[in-house]
Amino acid sequence: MARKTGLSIATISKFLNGGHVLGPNRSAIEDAIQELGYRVNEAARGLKTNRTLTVGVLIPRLENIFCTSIVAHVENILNQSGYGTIICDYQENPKLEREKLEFLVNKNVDALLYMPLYGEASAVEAILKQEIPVILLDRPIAGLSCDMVLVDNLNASYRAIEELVVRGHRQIGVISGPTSIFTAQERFKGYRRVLEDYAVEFDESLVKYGDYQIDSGFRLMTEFLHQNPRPTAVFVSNYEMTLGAVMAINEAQVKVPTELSLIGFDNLQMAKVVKPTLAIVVQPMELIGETSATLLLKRLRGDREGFPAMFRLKTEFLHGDSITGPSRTP
Amino acid sequence: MARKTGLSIATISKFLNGGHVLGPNRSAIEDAIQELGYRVNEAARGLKTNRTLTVGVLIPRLENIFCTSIVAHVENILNQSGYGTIICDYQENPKLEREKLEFLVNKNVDALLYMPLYGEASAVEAILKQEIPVILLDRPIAGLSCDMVLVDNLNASYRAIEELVVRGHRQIGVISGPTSIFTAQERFKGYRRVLEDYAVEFDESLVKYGDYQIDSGFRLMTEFLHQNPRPTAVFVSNYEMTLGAVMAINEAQVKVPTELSLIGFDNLQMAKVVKPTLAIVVQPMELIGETSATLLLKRLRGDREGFPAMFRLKTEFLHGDSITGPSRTP
DNA sequence: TTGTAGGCGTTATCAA
DNA sequence: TTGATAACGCCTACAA
Repeated sequence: MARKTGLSIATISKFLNGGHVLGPNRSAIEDAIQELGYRVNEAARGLKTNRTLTVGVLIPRLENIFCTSIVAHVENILNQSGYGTIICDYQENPKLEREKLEFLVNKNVDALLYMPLYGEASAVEAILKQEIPVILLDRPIAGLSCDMVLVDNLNASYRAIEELVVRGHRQIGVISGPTSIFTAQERFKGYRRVLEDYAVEFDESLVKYGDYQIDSGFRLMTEFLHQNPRPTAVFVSNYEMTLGAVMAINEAQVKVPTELSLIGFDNLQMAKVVKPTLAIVVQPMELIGETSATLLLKRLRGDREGFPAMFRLKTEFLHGDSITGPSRTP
Repeated sequence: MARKTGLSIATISKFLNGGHVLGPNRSAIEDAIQELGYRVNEAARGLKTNRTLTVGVLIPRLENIFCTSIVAHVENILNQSGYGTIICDYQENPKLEREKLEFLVNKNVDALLYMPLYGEASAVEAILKQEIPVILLDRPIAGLSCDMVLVDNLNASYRAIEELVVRGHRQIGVISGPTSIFTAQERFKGYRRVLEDYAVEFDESLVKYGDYQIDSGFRLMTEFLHQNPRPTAVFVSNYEMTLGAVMAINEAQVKVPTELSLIGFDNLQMAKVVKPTLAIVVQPMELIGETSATLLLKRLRGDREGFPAMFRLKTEFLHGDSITGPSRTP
C-alpha cells in the first residue's frame, strides 16, 4: 500500500481517518485501495486504540422472540451511532453462559448488554472493573450493583389478574414460568398480591409451573381444562405458553370467554389475530431496546451519571374479547 | 505480568500455549494470572496469528425462528470444535446486508455462514479471494460459485400439493412468499409443476403472495375464505404465514378438513398441538445446521475437496388430520 | 501536508 | 527450558 502510492504509512493512516491530504495523493490512495482491495485491520486498530466500536449482546436463547425482538431494536440504535453488535446466546445453559460472557469480553467489546439467567455477580464485577460498561436486560443479578433495564412484571400480572377479580372471578388459574427465572417470580408475586388485596383465598391447585415453552402451555392448559372444579379464568405468563394454551383450548373446544376467560402475554400480532381477540399483557420490547441502547451509549461516552441506573418499564394491558365474568358460581 | 514473575514474556507465552515450563515457574505464572486477572488479548493474538477461532454468521432477521433455529444448531457444533460465533442480522435490509457482511469480515472471522437475500456475487467473491471460506445458507446467489447448503424447496411443495391433487382437489390455493426470495420462487415452482404433471388447469386467482409474516398469512387466508368459488384446499408456504392462516380459519369458523383442506409449513411443535393436527412440510433445520457446520469445519481445516459443494436437503411431509378429499365438486 | 519512529500485546525464531 | 528480538498492522506524537 505504501509502496504502491509512494507515500508513507502515516499519510495513508491520516487519510483513512479523515485527515487532509493533497488532491493527487488523495486519489492515488483511493486508487490503491481499489486495486489492492485494501481494508483496515480492525484487530490492529483495536489493539492500538483499545476501542472496537463493538458492543456484545448476550441472551439466553436465540429462538426466543422476546429476546431477539429487543436485540433488533438495540441494534437499530447502536448502528446509527456507528457501533456494531456481536450477538451470542447461551441456550439457557449455565456453563455456556459463563463461557460466552468470557468470549465477548475477549473480543474486546466496548460494552456489554446482558440478559442473565444463572449469572454470577462476581463474573460481571470483574468485567465492570475493566471499565467495560455492562447493562443488565430484563433480569437483575443478586448482589450485583449494575445498570439495568427491567420490566415491572409484578404490576404487569397484578393488572391482569385484577381485571379478572373485578369481573367476579375467584378461581383464577395461572400458568407460571420456572421459579428459577426472576421474571416468573415477579409475575407470580403479582398474582399473589391481587388475591391478598381482594381477600381471595389462595388455592395451590390453581398454580401450574411451565418452562416458558409452547409444549408446557399446551399441557398445563389441558390439565386445567380437565380439572374439577375447573378455573373460571386462566392467566398465562409468557408468549410461547400462551400459544400452547390457545391451542389446547381449541382442541378441547372450550368456548372463550363464556366457558373460560383467558389472558395471555406478549405478541400483539397474535392477540389481534386469534379469535376471540385475546386480552394480553404486552411488554414494551421496543422501549426496552431503546432505553438500554441509549443508556449504553451514554456510558460509552464515559458519562457515569446515575450509576447504577435502574429502569422499570411499564407493560400495557390490552383488552380483548377473551374475558368476561365467570359463568358459574364457584 | 513479566515483571511480576521475573520471567520473560516469551516463556509466559509458551506456557499460555501449552508449552513446557519448569514446575516453580509454572505455578508462579498461574499465581500471577490469578492476581492480575490476566487474560490474553485476542486482538493482539489475532493480529499475529491471523486466526480468531471465530466464525461469522449473517442472517436476514433475528426474529425469524427458521434462521435462529439453524444458527442454534450450528453454534452447538462449532463450539465443540473450539470455535466461537458472531451472529449478525441485517433485518432484510439490502444496505445493512452489505454493511454487516463487511463488519464480519473486518472482525477477522475465520469463516462465514451467510443466508443471503439481496446478496451480490462480487461482494462474496472478494471475501473468498481473501481465503475466508463462505458457506451460503438456504439460498444461492446468482452467478456465484460457492459452497452452499440448500433445501429442496421445489419438491417440498410438490410433495404437499401432490398430496392434495391425489385426493381429488383441483382448486388448490397457495399462499406464496415474496417473489424476490429464492425459496418462495422454488416452492411456487413446485406448485406449478404438480398442476402440469397432473394436467390441472392453473388459475391465477388461486395464488396469493404474502411477505412471510403472520399478518399476511391471516389476511390472505381470509381472502381465500371469502372468495367465490372458494379453493377446496390451501397450501401455506412458511411458518409465520401458516400461523396467521390457522387463526383466520378459526376466526371464520371454517371446519378443517371438511370445508377446507390445509397444509402448512415448518414447526412441528405447533402442528402437533393445533386441532385438527396439521399436515405440514417440515424443513430439516437441525440437519441444515449440522451439514453447514461440518462443511465449514472441513474448509477451516484447509480441505477444499469438492468445492463448490452443494447440499440439497430433503424436507419431510408430515401427515395430519387437516387434509381430506374435496367436499364439493368444483 | 508529509514522514519518522515508537509502541499496542502476541507469537515465532534463534541463541543461550 | 528460557530469553532477546523481530514482526503483525495500525495510530500518534513529533519533526521536517
